[in-house]
Amino acid sequence: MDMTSTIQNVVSDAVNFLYNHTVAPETVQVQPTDSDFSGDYTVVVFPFVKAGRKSPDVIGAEIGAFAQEKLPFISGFNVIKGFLNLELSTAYWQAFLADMLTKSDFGRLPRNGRKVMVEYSSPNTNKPLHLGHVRNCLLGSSCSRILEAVGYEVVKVQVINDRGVAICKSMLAWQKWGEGKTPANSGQKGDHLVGDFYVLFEQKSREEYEVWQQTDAARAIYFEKRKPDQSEPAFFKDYKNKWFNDYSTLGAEVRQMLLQWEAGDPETVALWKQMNGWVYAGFDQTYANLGVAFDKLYYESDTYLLGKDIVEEGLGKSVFYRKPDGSVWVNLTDAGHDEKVVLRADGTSVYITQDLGTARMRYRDFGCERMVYVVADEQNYHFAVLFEVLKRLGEPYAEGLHHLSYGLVELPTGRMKTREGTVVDADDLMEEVQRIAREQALERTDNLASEEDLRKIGLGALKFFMIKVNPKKKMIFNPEESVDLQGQTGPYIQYSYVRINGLMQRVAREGIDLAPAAQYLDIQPQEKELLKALHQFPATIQTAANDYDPSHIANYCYALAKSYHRFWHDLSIFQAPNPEARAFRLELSKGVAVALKTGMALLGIDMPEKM
RNA sequence: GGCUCCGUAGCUUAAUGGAUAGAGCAUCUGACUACGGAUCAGAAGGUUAGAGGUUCGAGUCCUCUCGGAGUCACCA
Repeated sequence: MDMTSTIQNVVSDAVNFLYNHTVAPETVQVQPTDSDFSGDYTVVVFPFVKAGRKSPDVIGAEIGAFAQEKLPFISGFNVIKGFLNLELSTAYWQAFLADMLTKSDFGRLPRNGRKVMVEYSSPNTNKPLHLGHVRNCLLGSSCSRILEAVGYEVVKVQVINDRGVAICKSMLAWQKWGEGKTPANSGQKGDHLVGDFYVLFEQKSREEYEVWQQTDAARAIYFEKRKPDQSEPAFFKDYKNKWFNDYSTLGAEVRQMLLQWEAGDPETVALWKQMNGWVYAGFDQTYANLGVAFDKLYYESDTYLLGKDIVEEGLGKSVFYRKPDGSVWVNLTDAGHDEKVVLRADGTSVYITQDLGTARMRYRDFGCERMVYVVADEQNYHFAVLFEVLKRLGEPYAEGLHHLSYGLVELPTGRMKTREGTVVDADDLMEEVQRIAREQALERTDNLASEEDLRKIGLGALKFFMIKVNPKKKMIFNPEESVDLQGQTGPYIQYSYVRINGLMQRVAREGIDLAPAAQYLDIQPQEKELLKALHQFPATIQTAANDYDPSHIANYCYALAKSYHRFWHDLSIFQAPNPEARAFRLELSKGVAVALKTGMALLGIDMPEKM
């Protein structure tokens, strides 16, 4: 049993015994003692004041005495303003450190036999991955690792949006102006190549629109349909979609191509496969570089027709209803939402139909009782509706659905826009942070890092920067700050690990005996701080898993590294006053290294050997 | 306009309803001829947007106001 539960139980017993009052153990508030006070764990005694009918200080003292008598490892306590601070014995801390060092998987829980699916990344195949995908991937893969660490079997999936108008635009542009260009004959990464044709299409389309705006037909439409006082540019800006659908030659060609694709036209399908193939090869490279992976891919081209059977079923269960025109709806007004269409009058699917079908398909594929969707907060409403509908349909996994909603990544100049060329490309970004890490390393006279270590440092800076903030916060991405290597950063944490790595090499070189560590009695405040932090590691992982929030682990790692740097500065290790102290400090350092490496690995950040 | 989310130091941020709101950046001042200075110590910087309320206790919960964002498609 963990320390918090142990203390909760004894306090519950104490209140029952001393004041004849029943308190459920899990409601007892126990927290690590704030570093400004002496003690290791703190119990809040205010809730027992009424039952004890004495002052908080007296009650605290009575519960403290009871706990000290029942639990041999409590060596003392103090009560300050209604807070009972319990102190654990040196023997307890010694045993804790020795025990954690025997476990290579310290902090991780045993398998719980349960399955969870995590969906993340979910790119479109018409352009390369960008900064937004990077945040999504880091959150998704990190959450997967965290859930795995607390015992789940995790199935990582991505939905590939490989069909529709967007990819047809790239295909058409390539067909018209591509001149046979391929990744092989141009040396360009496939996803970038396809993305360039998408941009080219948009450019050609814009040109066509500008020419059209000068025609008599266009001017007639403007004068007929403009709102009062609406300028011509403003009108045509709003009119763009309508124009593309009704008048554009390129628009007609794209729609024709989409129809051919849907009809299974061999030539169109072959081109689609070829260009998507280029994109997948590019994505694989980016994912590998970023350190993320998937167990299963769902292609939208396979799933976009799913969900119609569920609509039929929902009609039978009266969850849905049919309007006179034949379209099918769900009324969620009693849940605070609107009415939503789930099937068009012509019987074709909409976005949510597909998601209903995909959810059930995934459950059949893997039987996960929980499913996590890592999707930006623009889609909060969509997922609220989706989950509500699945609940009403009585799907067995409906209670285990979670939308891991995160804030969009914006630049200091505002939202990224493809059209304005302000999109930060994922590949460029990763290359840039590594370049800066290398540059900074070369400025140091004692540069010891290998190429591989420099890669870890650069990516460590980027990943930590993105994952240290609460996912739901909108993020302003400042490229300069993202590659900071000092302060609250990935490299700061890596540096503490590298320091320990250096110590261990010397231990091995000089054959230093660590056995006397167990005889060390005079634990210093800086050492206690580290022990207390290590003690909290398992609970921190659990909290991160409960909240689907990797930033808890990032903050933990930073705090632990900070404590370690202070310890390093304040206390000599090899010049320790005696062999017991030296051995203990080395063992403690080993423990810190284990927690840091495990914690950072949960964030997808590797530790360099030297830097 | 309806619904949802957000507002903490100049900037970026932390804080299961608990103690004196904790860090980093930037600014200023310092640090051992000792294990690696990508480090450490210190100074300064806060009416937690504002006003009420609940509570022994509120940055956190409730109500209102102000400011910002997202969303309200038979798009995905």
